[in-house]
Amino acid sequence: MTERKRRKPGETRDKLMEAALTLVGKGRHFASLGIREVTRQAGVVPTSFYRHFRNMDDLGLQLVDELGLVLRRMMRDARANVLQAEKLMAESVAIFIRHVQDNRSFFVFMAQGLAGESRAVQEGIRSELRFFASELANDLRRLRLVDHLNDADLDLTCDLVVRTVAFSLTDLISVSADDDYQIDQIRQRTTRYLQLIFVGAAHWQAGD
Amino acid sequence: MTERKRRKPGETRDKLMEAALTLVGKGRHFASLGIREVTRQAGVVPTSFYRHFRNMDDLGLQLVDELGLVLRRMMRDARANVLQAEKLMAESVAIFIRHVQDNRSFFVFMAQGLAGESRAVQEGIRSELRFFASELANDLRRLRLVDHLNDADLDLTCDLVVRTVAFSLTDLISVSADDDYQIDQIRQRTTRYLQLIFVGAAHWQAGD
DNA sequence: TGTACATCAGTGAACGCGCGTTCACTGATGTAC
DNA sequence: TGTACATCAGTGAACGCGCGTTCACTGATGTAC
Repeated sequence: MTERKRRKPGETRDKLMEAALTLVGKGRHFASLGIREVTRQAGVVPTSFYRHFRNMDDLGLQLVDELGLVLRRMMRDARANVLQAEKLMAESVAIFIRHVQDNRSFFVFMAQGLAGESRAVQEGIRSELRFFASELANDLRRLRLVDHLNDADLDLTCDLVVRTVAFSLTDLISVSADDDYQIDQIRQRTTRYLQLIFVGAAHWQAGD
Repeated sequence: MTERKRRKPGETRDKLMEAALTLVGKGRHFASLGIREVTRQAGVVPTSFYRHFRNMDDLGLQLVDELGLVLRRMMRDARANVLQAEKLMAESVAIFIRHVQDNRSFFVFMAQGLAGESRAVQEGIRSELRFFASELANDLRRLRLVDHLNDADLDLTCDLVVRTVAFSLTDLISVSADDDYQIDQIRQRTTRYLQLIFVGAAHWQAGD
């Protein structure tokens, strides 16, 4: 009846990572999760954990890798769908929020990890954000919307944009996942933050 | 020899809160702290904990209250020492960073709590940040540096400033407390973010 | 193609330990009269 | 001012439980010849 042993390779590993994310999505903090708790959620015997991870930090690190994929998917989505330059910010923020809703646990994990217990996870997430900011800078350079900015100032601007969007995760976390009104408020407000930043960038004098 | 029992009122309570902060300062996440661990660090018997707190969440909430005092002290310090309008941002950021260095654990706790496990702590910290932003708006109104902004846009700007400064906590956390070079880099970069935001505010057109 | 063997990913039992919490206690401080 | 009593904040022993981790095991899959 209960078929066990060797289904697809990596299946249990995925189940464990999903289980951790599920618990995070339910409001738990990653730092407080235990091995037995995660295996219980995954429907797997505690010993199985060690077949795939050395400890919870290790699992966290592998979650960061998957987080990278989620972010890249989001970037691709934005590149494909942000068509009009004058709506660039509003559309980008809308896409961001849609991806957060579709991958809520991942983004909660990311928000937690920025000030989390594991240095390695912390650094991994920071590195993902840096990468994201540098890709954004490349896109903006390509679109030639900010030609008067030198590279350093463009990087500065993009860093600030990414930070601002990342911080709005804490707003999204604090409201219910299906509270459309509140989420729309956050969307509008985040868009305005970005507009304010780009007005600043448009009038920025190098070497201030 | 070992004097116990009733020193000053609230002494053990303070020791417990300090102990929790100490552990947070050592790299632990608040969500993963246990009651026995905190009492051990405080040099107190586990049962004592319940004389002052119902559970760790309760302790966290009381830490948020103290955090509020720390932030108000910082605000007072900034008001007393930011003398020249044109250096307003650089000086404010410098004061912020000094206070973070003097109360590192508190600010780490704050950064953790924004995406922490306890909803109540999360909301408490968000409320402190909102208060801080509104006070900043009052100051700027008083200084008449941003007269062309209506109230809503000034609030928006101040929120963004507070968020930007708060996010730089994650940078400060990630470097060693005595790495003066890196801390100075963060200080300069944060100052530039704020300058960029205020250039934006200076050229902001209401109703964009 | 078949056979022998190694590897891999699952299992269940067991370990010792630290956890949160309860309890009855003690003695110092505060309060009423 | 003195006395009786209540309250408060500390103590140590004890509880049952869930934790992380080790171990020997099993059987399916992959690999060499």
